Amino acid sequence: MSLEHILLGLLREPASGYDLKRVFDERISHFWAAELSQIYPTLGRLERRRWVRSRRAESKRGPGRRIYDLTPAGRKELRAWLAGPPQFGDERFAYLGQLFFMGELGDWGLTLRFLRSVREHFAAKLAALRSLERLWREADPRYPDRLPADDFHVQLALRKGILSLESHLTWCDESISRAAARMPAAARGRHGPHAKKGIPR
Amino acid sequence: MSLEHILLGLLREPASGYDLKRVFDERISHFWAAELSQIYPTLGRLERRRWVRSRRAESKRGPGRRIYDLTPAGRKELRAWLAGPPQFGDERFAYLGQLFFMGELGDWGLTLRFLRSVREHFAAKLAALRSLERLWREADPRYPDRLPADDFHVQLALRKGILSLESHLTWCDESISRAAARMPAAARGRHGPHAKKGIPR
DNA sequence: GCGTCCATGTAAACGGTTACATGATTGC
DNA sequence: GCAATCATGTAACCGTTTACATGGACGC
Repeated sequence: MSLEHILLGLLREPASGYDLKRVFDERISHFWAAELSQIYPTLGRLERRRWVRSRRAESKRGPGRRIYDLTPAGRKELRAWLAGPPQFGDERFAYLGQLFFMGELGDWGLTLRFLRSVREHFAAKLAALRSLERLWREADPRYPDRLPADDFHVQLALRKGILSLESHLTWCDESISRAAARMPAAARGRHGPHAKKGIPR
Repeated sequence: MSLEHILLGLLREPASGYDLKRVFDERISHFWAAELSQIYPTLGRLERRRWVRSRRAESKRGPGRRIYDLTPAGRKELRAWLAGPPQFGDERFAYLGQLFFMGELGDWGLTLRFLRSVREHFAAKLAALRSLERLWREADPRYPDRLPADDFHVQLALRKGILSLESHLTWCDESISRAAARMPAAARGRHGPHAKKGIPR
């Protein structure tokens, strides 16, 4: 299971479940998402298998924390996963399913609004990744090609996220202008890409 | 649920569960995969909700077939889904998780083999989509921008798959050469991108 | 006093995969 | 005779999501 192995990777540095959730959201979420309600029981399972161990710690604020870290057996398991073949899962994109059938509605304006909203979604994600990259680049003059091996690999994964999202946006832009060109001329002013607000015809 | 709505979309043309599985594999799988063991019970559920209905039919070969098609209520439900906001799910890529932590192994040769195997995987998928596109282009002179609205939307989704995979390959190639450049010079002949076969040193 | 953040978890439901079960027909 | 294809389904399991539950500390 991938979540288990990602947790093992992160737990090379000791952390609590709550800490791990923050790391997921900040640095991992572009290729793997996880909720706390999944992280906690998974940590329990890893501990029962002796891949991680935990100790109690106090917290500045709020309830006590449980700090986990990797055991030698856990590190062995992590390395076996890393040395194994790449794992591919089926990719599922519901919005492409919607687009696939959208001809059913026969409404180019709706298709355009749909594509613009898809574009916005990806643009926001791209902005987040780019700002992550910018911060890193500014903080470390070795970025990207003279980073230590560990960080270099992290950077490759980040770069993948950025390139992918750029390609998503390219497709959105291309699709928006091609769909706009298909719209009946009479409707262009209402929904087209260069709609002029407040000029009724 | 997206699978339900994709089935509704496909069932604008009558089909059996078995037929639908073939369509998934041939034309849908680049954005949504489905197994027969999931399709059959889902069709049952759609029928109980009166979104599709079925009749028995005989088959040339093998057991009798059950042919489903869309009811007016099903079409209404499909249209509501299509007119709604785009649905985004979290994307999960286990192989990026592996790469993210691969510095742990400290073995550039392994990273390179890993990336090459990722590249092969995507290259095969891209070849399949490109051949799908080629067949379509050859069969219909209206491809891609003068296709009927229905097909035009299908084509947009296909184009997304192709652009995405092209960007995956770009990233693989870029990453392979950047990782190769990081490999100690002594090891380049063994695992590097220009390894010369059969010339031991 | 109220909302947010810190911090841990449990329970039920959901969507999907893997394995199993059955049996006829066609092509090698 | 054997494998592949046609065709339908069930059962057990797995991983993830959503909702629920609790409660202290800090800032406004």
